[in-house]
Amino acid sequence: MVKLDTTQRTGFMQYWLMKSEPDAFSIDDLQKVGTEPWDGIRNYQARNFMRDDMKIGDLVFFYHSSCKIPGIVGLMEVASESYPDFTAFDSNEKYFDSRSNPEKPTWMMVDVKFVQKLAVPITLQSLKQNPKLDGMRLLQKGNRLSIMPVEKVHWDTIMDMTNV
DNA sequence: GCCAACGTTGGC
DNA sequence: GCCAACGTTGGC
Repeated sequence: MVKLDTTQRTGFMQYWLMKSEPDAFSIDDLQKVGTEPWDGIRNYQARNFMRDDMKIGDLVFFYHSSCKIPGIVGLMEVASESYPDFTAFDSNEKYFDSRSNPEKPTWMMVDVKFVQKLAVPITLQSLKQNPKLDGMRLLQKGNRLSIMPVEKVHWDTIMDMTNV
């Protein structure tokens, strides 16, 4: 695999991590479709990150959670401004929320675009074992946020771990 | 399947 | 506004 040099990107950008259960939506699913709305977020903190802070071009770690080997499995980028999560409006949808409506949407989302699948996933276990990642939000006890910012120093450390 | 940790709800 | 009860997340 050719290592992606994310330091070559220009302009101000932020780094993120987004979790998904691979049974529901995996890095392979994203690779197939290319771009996908990140729907179903029903947590205010996570929504606020998408609504207020994400910018097109921001880079994102794709993290597989609640599975056999949790960890970072790929890279993607933010591909849209935030817009209403329409799955909240449909009573047939799993993440229907009667409080949200098109006139006054409660829940927002962004589109994400596939960038790269890692040849070897970076497991949660290996993240925990890297002392340079002490203090990373993902690794903090009790953290359940499914969308969170990643500090540049942590991003760079993890990108270095993708060297095979 | 278990359970710790957290966010949300709703009675008061 | 407090806080107990409940539901969910997510590692193990």
